Amino acid sequence: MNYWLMKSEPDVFGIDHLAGRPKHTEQWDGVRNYQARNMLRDQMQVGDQLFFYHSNCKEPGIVGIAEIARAGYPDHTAWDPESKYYDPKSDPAAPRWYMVDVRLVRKLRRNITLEELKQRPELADMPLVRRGNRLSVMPVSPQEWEAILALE
DNA sequence: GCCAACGTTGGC
DNA sequence: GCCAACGTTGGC
Repeated sequence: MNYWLMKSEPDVFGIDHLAGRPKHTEQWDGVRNYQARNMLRDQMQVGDQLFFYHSNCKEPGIVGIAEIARAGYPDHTAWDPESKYYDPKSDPAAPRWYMVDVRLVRKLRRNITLEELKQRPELADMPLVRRGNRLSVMPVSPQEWEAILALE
């Protein structure tokens, strides 16, 4: 089993949106970055755990735990001209973008803020806390996972 | 709202 | 294949 961190903007799709979905499950669509795509497509497996992170908001941080409910499959929003994620260069015969389904496991008791995460020496290697890193999906090591959970 | 950092695009 | 221009991300 793998561990991940996935970013989402709470104004667009936050932890409470996920909690309100049927079966607490939603498609994680709209990823349009190749490095992140490769992880969605090739590495994520059903049952993998992930931290749900709120980005681009007043208090960025980890707010919940979710799991992969369906492994990578083509992101059909790339072929929908009405979608804001439409990518005319994505060919249905050779899908360029992928998504997974994510199911909420639980909300954390509190927001573990980016500021706190930055202060932990054992988390210094996470792309999340490194300046300028914009990956919206990233792997988390078992050690990092435990260290973060211990902060809750 | 600002802007640094970074990824992508496209002319050459 | 280089690299400048441009668009996006995301913390602050």
